[in-house]
Amino acid sequence: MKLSQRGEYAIQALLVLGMYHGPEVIRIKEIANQQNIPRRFLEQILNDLKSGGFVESRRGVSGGYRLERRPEEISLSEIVRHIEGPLESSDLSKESKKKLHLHSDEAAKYIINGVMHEVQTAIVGVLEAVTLFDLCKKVRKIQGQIDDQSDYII
Amino acid sequence: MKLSQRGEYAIQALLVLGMYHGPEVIRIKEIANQQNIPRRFLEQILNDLKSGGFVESRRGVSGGYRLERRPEEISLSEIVRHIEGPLESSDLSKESKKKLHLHSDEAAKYIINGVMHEVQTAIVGVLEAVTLFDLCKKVRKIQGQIDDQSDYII
DNA sequence: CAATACTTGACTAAATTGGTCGAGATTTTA
DNA sequence: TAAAATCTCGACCAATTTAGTCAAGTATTG
Repeated sequence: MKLSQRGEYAIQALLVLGMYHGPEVIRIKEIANQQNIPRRFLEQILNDLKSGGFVESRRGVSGGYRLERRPEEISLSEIVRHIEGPLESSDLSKESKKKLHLHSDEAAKYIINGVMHEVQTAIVGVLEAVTLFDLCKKVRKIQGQIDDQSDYII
Repeated sequence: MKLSQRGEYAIQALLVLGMYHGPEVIRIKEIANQQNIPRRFLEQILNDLKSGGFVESRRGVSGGYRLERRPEEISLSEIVRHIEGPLESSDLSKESKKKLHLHSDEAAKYIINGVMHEVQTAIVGVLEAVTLFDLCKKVRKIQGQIDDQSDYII
């Protein structure tokens, strides 16, 4: 599975909002600059994230965006699901039609679907377990390392 | 992760060849009919599978395709990798550049990449463990059920 | 040599992806 | 209250990918 550019940008943006999470709002321009994301494209994405209930916005001169929920309550699976579409497609084996009257192409599709469903479950398993907060922690950690170095250099 | 149509057709075709695996060859037309795959498109796919070393072909009047390797030696991960492209993208954390000199957008990308790499590992884990032979077994099983029923009906 | 089947490569229509843009609505502040 | 900054909404667009189609050719068999 590969993340689309859109998906990666979305997570990057949320990561920024997560890092500076608080009552204050952050301008789209800052996010775009810091993460090197095309501004106009980011507008679209943040709008999408807003309609998904991930961020809220304030208009006007001192406007911007902030997280609508706390970073530890936002899992990657939710983000990816919202931005890239459903992570799991229908599981035929659970669709009551239960293995009856299958032509051989249907049988093949049915079996393949079963495996792909296992794959999807595995994907969700990983993404479900990671929150935005976890990502923020990791970023702080590697940025902390850089700070330690600068201390030495100075 | 969703399989492309091309990918699903490829597995369906290999599944047919797996079911009838032997020294004999199967005509493209039969596979296309049985699995309801556009004939011309299937030609393309089988050609691709041939160049990937999954199937071999015989030309001429009694020509067709057969598996080049035994069904139990072909894992789904190989098939999907060949037909849909690489399952795992480069893992930045192993690219020696080791967390040094990261701008904040690079830091974010780096962290996201790490999680996505976990996801990819999970995907490969599932696909690696399933062989074409496993799929054939499952198809036989559900087709066996149908046969049992016909016995009752007759 | 005629019929059948794979081979190769070019072609195409439709969907998806990765953006861009203009005009408007809101809010702050001078 | 008007200017300036910022989000909002929907249309638009180019490049790529996906899902096929097609024609002309090569090989094999009866």
